[in-house]
Amino acid sequence: MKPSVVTIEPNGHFCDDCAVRGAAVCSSLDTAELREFEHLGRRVHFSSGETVFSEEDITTSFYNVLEGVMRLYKLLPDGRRQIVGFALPGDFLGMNLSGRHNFSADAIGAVTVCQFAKAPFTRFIEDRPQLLRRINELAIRELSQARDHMVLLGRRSADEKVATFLLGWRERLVALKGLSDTVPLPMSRQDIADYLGLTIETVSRTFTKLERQGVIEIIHGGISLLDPARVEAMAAA
Amino acid sequence: MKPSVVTIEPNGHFCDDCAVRGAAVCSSLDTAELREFEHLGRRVHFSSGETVFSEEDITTSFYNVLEGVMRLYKLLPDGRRQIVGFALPGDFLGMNLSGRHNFSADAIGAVTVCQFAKAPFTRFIEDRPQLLRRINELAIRELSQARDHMVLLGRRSADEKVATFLLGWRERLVALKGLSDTVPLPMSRQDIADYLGLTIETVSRTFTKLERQGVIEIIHGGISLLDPARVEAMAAA
DNA sequence: TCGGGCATTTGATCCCGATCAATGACGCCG
DNA sequence: CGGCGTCATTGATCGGGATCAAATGCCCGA
Repeated sequence: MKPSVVTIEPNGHFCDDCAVRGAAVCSSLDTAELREFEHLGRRVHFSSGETVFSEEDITTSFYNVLEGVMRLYKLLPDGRRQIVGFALPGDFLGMNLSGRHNFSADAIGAVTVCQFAKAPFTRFIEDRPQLLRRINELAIRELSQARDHMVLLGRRSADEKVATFLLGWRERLVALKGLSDTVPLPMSRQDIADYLGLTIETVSRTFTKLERQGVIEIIHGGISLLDPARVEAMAAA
Repeated sequence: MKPSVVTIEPNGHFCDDCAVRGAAVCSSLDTAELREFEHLGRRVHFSSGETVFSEEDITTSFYNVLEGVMRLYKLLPDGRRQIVGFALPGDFLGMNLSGRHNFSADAIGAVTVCQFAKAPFTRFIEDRPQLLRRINELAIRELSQARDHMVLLGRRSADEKVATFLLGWRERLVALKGLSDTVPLPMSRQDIADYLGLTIETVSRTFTKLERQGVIEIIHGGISLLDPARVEAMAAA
């Protein structure tokens, strides 16, 4: 899908009522710094399917996800796609060494980000080791997740992949919005397949199988976890 | 294999003649800082097959690889193994948020590392944003590599995996020791398989196939790249 | 020089997940 | 309300890579 209208809100003291304040990069800043920081970022809205940035694009901005879900992916020349992660509120995107993005990012449903122009942001970091430390923490956390995902992609069966995905996704939502056995899945089956290194058919079949076994229920826009323990057993191998 | 003897050299001004000085974390330090930094690290030798640290171990040290090759891997409860990377001189290991290592690291052949106790190292970083910035750069570089590897694990065929591995490994050795069409492979076929998400038989067969096609020659302890262009074509898909 | 142990190669067969193909279920817009 | 486009499900078949099995090569120590 092609990018369409991008809405940019007028800039204000919006950090105060920011939903991710405390979880995101900005959690490392004190009130005075935050006042200054605020002027660097602007809220930008993307609607479903819009591309926020593409792999190989020159990096002109960094992004802090405020609302919604994004798919982060890489394409092979022949069109095969690997989703390297889903971004949720609090995630910070765009860091790289090459000066170009090393993956693409699309909105899944409506998304709001806090966008920072690269140069002023980089300058701002210069003399804020706290912020740098926070960014480093986020990078290290992502690295750990990336390694876990490598294990999943390289060494787990289709059943294990799907079960692990459901639990991991739920875990992230729990951290964000609290516990619930209803797990919304805003991404398509194709997205899930491309995330797990499977085909859409295999994902669909595995969901159906889990439902027939009575461990999940497939509902509109997500699933209901009927028997979390059994899903965990499936994931553990 | 079990850890055996670990040799620790007496501490001296060894940074001066350190092979990785300039490439590693320490490249961010000036001469005065380096003098101080030097006292934090000690050279430690490991022999082939020894484990430097294990997943879930409490992190007590960080490591800077000076010489040799290490395999970094994660195990599933049932013994399946995914190698998440090979570490070469200049690589910095041990950063994590949980206080525990999130993968294991073994020596492949003789290895020398520069070992830093966690607490003093962390303290040293506190007021050296340069060093922190350098560590952050390394983390971001690794993250990018990790994402590339996800694409390989999730979306590439066995042939593509092997070809991509050979080229990538050669690339790293070129950066380290200069260009050569002879590519040493110190790791076992099993290691390669566990890195690529394949079995040892598939790796072996693919090597033989490449040799029969005349694009590589299998030599003792490595391969010779007879037709790099053709390997690249295979890797690109 | 011989033999035991390990890594690697090679061969035969199997099976999980891919592929090909069709149907079903929505949501949207006329 | 009906038709169409997209996404998901389900079924049938195929095939790449796994698994099982055996042979070969090679290092090293007696």
